[in-house]
Amino acid sequence: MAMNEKVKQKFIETWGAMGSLWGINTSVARVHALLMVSEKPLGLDDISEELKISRGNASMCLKELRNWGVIKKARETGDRRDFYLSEDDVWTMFIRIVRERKRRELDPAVDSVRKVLAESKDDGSDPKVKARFSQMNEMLETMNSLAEAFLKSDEDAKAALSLLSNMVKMRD
Amino acid sequence: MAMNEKVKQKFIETWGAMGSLWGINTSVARVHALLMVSEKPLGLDDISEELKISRGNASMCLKELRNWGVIKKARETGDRRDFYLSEDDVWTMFIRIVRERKRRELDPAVDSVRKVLAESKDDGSDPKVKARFSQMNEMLETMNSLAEAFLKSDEDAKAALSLLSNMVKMRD
DNA sequence: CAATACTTTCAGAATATATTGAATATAACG
DNA sequence: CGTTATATTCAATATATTCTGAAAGTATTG
Repeated sequence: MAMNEKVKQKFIETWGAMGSLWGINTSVARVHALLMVSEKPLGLDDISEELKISRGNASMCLKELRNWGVIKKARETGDRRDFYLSEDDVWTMFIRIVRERKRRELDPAVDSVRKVLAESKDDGSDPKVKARFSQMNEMLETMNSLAEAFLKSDEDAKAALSLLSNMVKMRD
Repeated sequence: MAMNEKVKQKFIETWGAMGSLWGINTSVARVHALLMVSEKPLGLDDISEELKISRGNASMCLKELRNWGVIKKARETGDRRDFYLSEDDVWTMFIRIVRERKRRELDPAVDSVRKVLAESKDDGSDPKVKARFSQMNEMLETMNSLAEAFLKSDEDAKAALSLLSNMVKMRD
């Protein structure tokens, strides 16, 4: 019991710290971790109590996790409360997180550089600056195509990852 | 002239915003952008003036960029000041940024999960929690191997990226 | 459709991160 | 080796992010 709690706690804090390194709010990551190791679906109060965060904060974290697509709502008959479950497959989870990060981090950058490049096309501005923009654009477009191909579906992504992983293992 | 300045400014602010999305300090990214489009090496004062940031801050930003390995120091004879130049190849730059992010974001996570997993090996704690830890560990180790294989050298990484990129282009 | 049981929102407070600039360190020069 | 020119550090301050909790919103029940 005590041991269970200790390792569970460690899992939650480890995942929280990882989230923080990855630009994900620590509370969001802790809520996610709690749901990942929970035997049964948890409600807002369970989460708020267990992690010692306000109900308001817990609600925001759940909203965020729903946006990431890594948790599921599960209502029980005769109960008005919402309960939440974590997506079960770690790889699916990983891919969804990468997909959401692409949407937040790469897409706006691609858009922004595309736009400035188009605007400055024939305006006689410094060739070095234009060349830089053009290189940036090419790089971002390449990364974008790669990411889109890889992330097309959860299944494709899992297959690609497994293939790459085996290629790497093989070489050793 | 005015046009040059405008597009240059836009490049700097675009790169700054991208950096911010990617968890890189905005000032660091702006200094990097300025060096990328500069015709000649720039000193601390040039940077501080042009970007309207303090000399102290500029110094910290340059230190950070040196850590990322994306700028070079270039001293001129008869001048005590340090001047800086940006790495010229966008792909090399990209790969170095990814390498540094791996070091900061993935490596500590891998370490941390490895450690807790080893500690809880035979302690009779909740199997579901242990299973989660084990899955996390497997995923992180896989990503780590992939990243290490990919990032081994700038050249290998560029080759792999080019290969992948062509594979994706081919399919369309 | 009013009462109830919950969830969400959001202004203000708490916390964390980034920036400044004066003090300190370092290195080149004569 | 002292002087000078420059770079770096870091305590104080400014800014941005996260969290709280009470108020507003939404669904379900009888």
